[in-house]
Amino acid sequence: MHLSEQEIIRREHLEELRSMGIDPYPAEAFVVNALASDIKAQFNDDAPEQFETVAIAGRMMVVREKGKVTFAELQDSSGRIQLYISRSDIADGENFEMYDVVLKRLLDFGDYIGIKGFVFRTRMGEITVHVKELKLLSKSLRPLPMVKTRVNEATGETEVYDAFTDPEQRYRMRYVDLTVNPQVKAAFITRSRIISAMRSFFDAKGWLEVETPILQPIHGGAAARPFETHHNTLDMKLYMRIANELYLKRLIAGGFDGVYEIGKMFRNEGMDRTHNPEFTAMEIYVAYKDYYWMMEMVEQCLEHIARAINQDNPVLNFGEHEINYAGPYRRLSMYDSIKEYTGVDISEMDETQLRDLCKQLHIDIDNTMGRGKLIDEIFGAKVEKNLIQPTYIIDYPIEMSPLAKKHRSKAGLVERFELFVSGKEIANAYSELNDPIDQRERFEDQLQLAARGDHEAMAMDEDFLRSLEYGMPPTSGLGIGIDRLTMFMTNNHTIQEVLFFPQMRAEH
RNA sequence: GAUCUCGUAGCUCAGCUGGCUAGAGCACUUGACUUUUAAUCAGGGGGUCCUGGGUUCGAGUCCCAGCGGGAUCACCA
Repeated sequence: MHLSEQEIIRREHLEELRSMGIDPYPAEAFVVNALASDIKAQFNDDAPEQFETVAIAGRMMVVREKGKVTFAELQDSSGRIQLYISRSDIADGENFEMYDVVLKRLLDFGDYIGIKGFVFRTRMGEITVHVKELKLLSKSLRPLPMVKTRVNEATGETEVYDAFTDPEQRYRMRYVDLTVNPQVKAAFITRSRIISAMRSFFDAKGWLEVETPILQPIHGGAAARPFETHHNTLDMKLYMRIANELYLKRLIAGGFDGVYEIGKMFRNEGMDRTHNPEFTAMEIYVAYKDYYWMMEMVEQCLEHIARAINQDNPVLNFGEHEINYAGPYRRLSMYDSIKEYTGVDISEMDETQLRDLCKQLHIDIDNTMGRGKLIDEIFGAKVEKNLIQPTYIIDYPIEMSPLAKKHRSKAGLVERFELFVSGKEIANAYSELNDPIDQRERFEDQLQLAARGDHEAMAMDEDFLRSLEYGMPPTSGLGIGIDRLTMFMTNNHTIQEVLFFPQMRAEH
């Protein structure tokens, strides 16, 4: 094992501490009674006795030695607070070893320490803990990146020096990234609060959070290539789920009014800034509802989430845009949206006319594409990127949506919407197809597509059809990509920034 | 999977048309300093220049291959 000079020095410090009788990894708990951020927020110069005996713990991140007194910064889960340590305060009588040897030489930047002391304000105005006791809680054997910040007095902005920025290292060693980059940590905290706000919104409606199989004998509910695996006892091929839609609908058929699941989906496909092989989806199904009802529910839910993470303000920044999550959102049919951005009315066009239009618009197509796919290509090329504020695109061609109910009044379309924000899809919903005979025909159409070589076509799921034959109430269902939603709501532009551990190649 | 691009100290980076012992700041280390805050001051140490070949008197630098990252594209309703 190759060690750098600094790693060797830290291991020597560790041994020296042991030889002094100081356990670098003590077992007993260190009882904490305050957080750095709370002390800073609540300290009152007129009532300093409130923080007469604080006990805090965290990493020692910056050390400024100044003779017989040392200033350090302690970083706990909430942030940083300055420590003031004087030689005589932590001495054992006339024995100054704790200061001269342990603090000045053997403790390193990044070590976990616990301290007890009282809070005061230095003459430079910084709220600081005056240390009376100091204990090593865990030794750090590798030097963290030394990220320094300074407030520019002219602009008032915080400037960062020697930032830890290399994406490869940040993603491979997320623990380091989280330790030294507070803005990274903040995004993950927001992610957790987004999910929590969504869950509490659904729970308040009385809908039930459920879990359905990740290992599935038939991969259904979406069009994507699955990961395959094998169960030894059953000697059976299984797939990691690409979607959970068909299982959740079985539960609606079983009599629940509303069920939802937040969980990982797995798709064996390419990776880029908006795709990771495993990602988190929320799917919800509510009985006796249609897609119009669902649009209102989504507006309320997203506004609730945005307010929950942004001081009750539904307007969030994303790049150069301010996105307003307060409803109602604009509703635009697929055909009208294409008319709006191309000037062409395609509602009466057949496949041949659509092909001509694609050529005219310089959109790449191939011969396998049917009418629905051609419309989707036009939409993707000409419309999608313009949908900045939350916008519902509604009423899709039937060929693209084998699980959605036929439109109640528009032939050839289904009752489906997708929600777009900042030019990207973040939600997809239907009035669910509950007619088992229609559903069987749709599956059969998919089988024909598969026979023609479409590897994205859905497989026949006889057990799902059986559940519809027993009867499923009219239902509306919705899926939301949690990772993408988090990207938009935390102003991050790659999925890697909202996944703790994005997929990467093996390191060696 | 394709194309472009990057890989130098713990971190952030410089290193010219190939040419002295590969550099800087921070970090580390030794010393000074009892209210500092990118602390300061004086000294010192630290390198698989991603890996493997090749060209050359000489390669961090040029060429080839590989590994890893990023970007764009393809794929992903």
